[in-house]
Amino acid sequence: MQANVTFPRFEKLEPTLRHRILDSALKEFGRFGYGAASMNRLVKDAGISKGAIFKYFGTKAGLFDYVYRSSLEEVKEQLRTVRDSSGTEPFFDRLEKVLRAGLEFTTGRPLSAAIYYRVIYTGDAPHGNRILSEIQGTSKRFLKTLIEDGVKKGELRPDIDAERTAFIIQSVLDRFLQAHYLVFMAPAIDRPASREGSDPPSGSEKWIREIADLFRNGLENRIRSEER
Amino acid sequence: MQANVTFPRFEKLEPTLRHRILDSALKEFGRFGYGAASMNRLVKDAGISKGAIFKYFGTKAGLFDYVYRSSLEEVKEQLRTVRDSSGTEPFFDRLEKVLRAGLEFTTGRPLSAAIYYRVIYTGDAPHGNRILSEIQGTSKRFLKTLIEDGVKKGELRPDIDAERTAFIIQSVLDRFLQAHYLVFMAPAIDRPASREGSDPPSGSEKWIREIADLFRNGLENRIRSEER
DNA sequence: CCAGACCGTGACCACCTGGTCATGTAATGT
DNA sequence: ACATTACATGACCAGGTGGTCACGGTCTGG
Repeated sequence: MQANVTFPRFEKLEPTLRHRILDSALKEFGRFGYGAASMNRLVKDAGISKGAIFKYFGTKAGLFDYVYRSSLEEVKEQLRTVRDSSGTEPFFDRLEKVLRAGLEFTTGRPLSAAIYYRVIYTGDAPHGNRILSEIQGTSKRFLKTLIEDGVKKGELRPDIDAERTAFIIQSVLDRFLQAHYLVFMAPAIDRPASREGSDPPSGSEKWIREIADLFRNGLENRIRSEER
Repeated sequence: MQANVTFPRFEKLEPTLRHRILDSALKEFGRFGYGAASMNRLVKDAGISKGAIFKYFGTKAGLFDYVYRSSLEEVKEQLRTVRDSSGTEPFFDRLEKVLRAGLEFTTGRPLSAAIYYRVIYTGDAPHGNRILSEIQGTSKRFLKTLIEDGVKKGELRPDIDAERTAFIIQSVLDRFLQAHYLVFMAPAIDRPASREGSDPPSGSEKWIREIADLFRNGLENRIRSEER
């Protein structure tokens, strides 16, 4: 929980330039991860001098911190919006909305999504799994309150463990979005995603329904045996 | 699917040495990912000369290929064993067994697990998402047959989509194992996993039961409303 | 019209990277 | 005993890394 350092030099820049730099940084870190990202490539892509970026952020780690932080903030806001704009609706509708919001995020801001998933899945970052924990903690807390609301309202089984259930839903959510993002994106780099695993591209809406349905009803065939 | 290259020079080595090298490689790639891994560090850790490793594997990518392949093979075998040794049991028992087998894998072979999850979640590898697809394809096919068996036997709802359901279960499985592995392992590197998100350490058995239960029964409270 | 503050620039630094190969050493064959 | 083969070694290479800083241009205020 270190003090939330800011970078005044950078923030004073002309917005156009600022966005160009941020985009390049997102792209670089998203594509290569923290360790293998190259500051040289980055500044070339952004069209600024090498000295400049170090003046702005001091350090590769500093830049990364800023970049990752801004992505996290976007995610958080997306989630907050969904939660607050659906407070009274039934749990499974809210769940669907969360899924849809996530999809919008990955397609609307692919660069932010890229780095977000990088960090989520590797902790390849200056402060490794601290950041990772922070991210996952936020998202899990969010789902947990959704679930607890659902239990309170009597929509969900009262015997479930909110914490664990949140973890499970989170797994699916993250992975679903990652997979969607991978086939939707995956530009240039390597081949055009050779169509083997990880493919929920077509009919996202159907996917969303099916996921929500699974969480609602489970897999067991209850037609023949009401009791076991 | 390129020819499965072998490395005769390496395979001729004394088994003790061979294992030491393989372990060092797993450690290095697992900790840093392909891009940021250092051959210098690796050979120092393995206690061999730099020339030697290039004689054995030709290339960093070559070594990685070998290493990743051997991990994948371990996973596959683990899965195959479970599948074949539980052919007649009910679906949800088999699912639990898969979860348990996964846990055994991460705790028993943490180094292999590390690199396996690295690749799964980033595709940070010489041939990027080709490998990724291959890995996920294998695991998904495996779950899919499990599900189809369950449907045939009438245990599972006949209206579910095996493909998609496999994907969902796989998400949870992967993530559950990764999380478990992260807190169980996480040695030296960074701090001792600051206890925020991602924490299914205690009572793994309870976790397994809960996951299987969720997939069986879903979340909806069916006590008051049989129909909706 | 100049003085001074500001700030982007890119040559430069020490260090590290994946990879090579002449050299030394040990084992083998005869 | 010697010749030959096999192989491990680590100094060395070109190129890239994150990071620095003397320089020079541009804008400001007086």
